[in-house]
Amino acid sequence: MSLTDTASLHQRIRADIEARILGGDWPPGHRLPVEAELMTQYGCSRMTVNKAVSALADAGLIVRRRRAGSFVARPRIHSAVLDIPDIQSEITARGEAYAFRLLSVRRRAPARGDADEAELAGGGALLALRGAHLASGRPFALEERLISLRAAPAAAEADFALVSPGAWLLEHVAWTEAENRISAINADGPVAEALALDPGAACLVVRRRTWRAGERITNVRLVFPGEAYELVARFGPGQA
Amino acid sequence: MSLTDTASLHQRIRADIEARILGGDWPPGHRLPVEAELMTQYGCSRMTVNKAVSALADAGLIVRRRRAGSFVARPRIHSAVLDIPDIQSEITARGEAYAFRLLSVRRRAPARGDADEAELAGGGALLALRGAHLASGRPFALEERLISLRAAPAAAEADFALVSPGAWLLEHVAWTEAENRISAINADGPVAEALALDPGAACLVVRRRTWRAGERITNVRLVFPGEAYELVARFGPGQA
DNA sequence: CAGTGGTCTAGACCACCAG
DNA sequence: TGGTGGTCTAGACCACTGA
Repeated sequence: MSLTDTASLHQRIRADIEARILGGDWPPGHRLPVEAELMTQYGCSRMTVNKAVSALADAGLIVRRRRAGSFVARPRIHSAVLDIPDIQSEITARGEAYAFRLLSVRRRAPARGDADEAELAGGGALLALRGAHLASGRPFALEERLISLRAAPAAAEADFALVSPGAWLLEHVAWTEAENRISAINADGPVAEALALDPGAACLVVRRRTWRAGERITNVRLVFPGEAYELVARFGPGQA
Repeated sequence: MSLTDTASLHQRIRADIEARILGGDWPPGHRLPVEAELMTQYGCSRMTVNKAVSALADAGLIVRRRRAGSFVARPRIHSAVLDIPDIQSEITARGEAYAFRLLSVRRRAPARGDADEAELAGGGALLALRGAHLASGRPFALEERLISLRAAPAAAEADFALVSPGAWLLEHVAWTEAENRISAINADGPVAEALALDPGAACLVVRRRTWRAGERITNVRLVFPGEAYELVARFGPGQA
C-alpha cells in the first residue's frame, strides 16, 4: 500500500474499500458489509466507519440505501463534469425503440507501430468491434471500439448482438477515468450511407478513452449526425 | 431559503455559509469564524460544524489551515481540465499570435418571445457581441455572445476591442456553473467566408450558458473549423 | 506556545423502507 | 417491523503551525 502509513484511519478504511472496488473484488452491485461489521473489522467506532463510507458515497463509488445496505455503484457515463449520455438511455428517453446492430467483431493484436493501441492492449490482445446504434430502426450512431482483453477478459465471451459493447462494459467493468475528444467531420461515402445522410453532411465525432486505476480499458469512436445530435456538459469550477 | 426546512443541520450550516460566499458577503480571503464560534452560533456540537465546513473544504470553496483558520478560497484560474479551454491560452499555447477582432457590439432588450434570452436578461438589458478569434491573423473561431447587464453591469464600459469578452468575463465575474451544448453543422456562406473554409465544411458548434449562484451571466455560441479543432475533456465518475 | 483544525469515541435517537 | 443508514452529542487527545 502507499498511504497506509501516515493516513488517518478513515482514510485508510476508505482506500481499502476503494481498492477492492477498483480491483474488481467487489463488482458493481456488490453489497458492502454493514457499518457494524466494518466497526469490528477495523476495530473502530461507527462514526469513523461512517465517515469513510460516506466519502465513497459522495464520490459516487457506492450507493447507500436505508434498510437495504450499501452497494458498489453501477458506473454511469453521466459524470458531473462532462455528460456523454449512454446512447441506449438517450434513445429510450426519447420514446424510441433502441437496438444495436453488430457489424463485425474479431480478436486481434494491436496494430504494429500504433503506440496507443499497444498501450491499450497492455501486452494482451484486443477485441475490435464495429456496430450501429439504431433508434426506431433508423441509424443513430456508428461505433468503432477496441477493448483490452487483458483489462476485460470476459468480453471475449459476451454476445454483443444482444447487448451493445458500451452497455456491457458499464455493467461489467468499473472505470475511474475517461477522456473525450470531440471534433466534426464531413460524412464520407460509407459513413453517409450508414447514417442515411447526404454525403458531406456534418457529423459529430467523439473519441473516448477509458481507464480503471491507471489501466486502459477501451477506446471508442462514435459518429453522430451533427445536426440531429447534441452533447451536453454541465459543470462547476470543480476541484480538478 | 429553500432547503432550510427538511435538510439536516450540517446541510443547513453548509448552505448558509455557501450563500454568504457566493453572495459576496464573504469575499475570497475572508476568514471564517472558528469552529467554536460556529458551535455557539448554530447551537450544536463541534462535529456537526466540522462536517459542514469540511464539506465546503472538500468542494474547494474554502481552505482550512491549522492554527490559522478557515478562509474563503481564491477562485482558481480556469478549471483547466474540463471546461472548454480559454481560446486565447489555447492559441498562445500553440505558439501562435492571438487576437480578437470585434465585429459588432450593441445594447438591446431580449428578443420578444425568446424565453431563454428573457431569463438571461433577468429584467435588465443585454449586451450583444459578435467577433472573431484569430490565430496568427487567420480566423480560428467565431463568437456570438450575449451578456446580462444586470449580472455584469461593468461590461457596458469594457473595451472589447482590447480584450475578448470571454477573457474579460473570466477576470471580472465569478461563475459557479456552466453548461456546454456541442453539435456539428455545415458551414453556410457567411460562416465559411468568415472562417476561410469551403462552403459545407463541417464545423463544431459550442453553445455555453453560464451561471453565478443561480443567476444567468452569459450565453455564447462558438463556431470552430471542425477538422482543425478538437475539444478535449477528461474526467472521473464524479459526484452528481 | 497556544489556538486551530483533524481525528476519534461510545453512545443515542430517528427516518426510512424492504421483507 | 426490524435492520439499515443519517444524524447528532459532549467530550477527548493530537498535530500542526503561525504569532
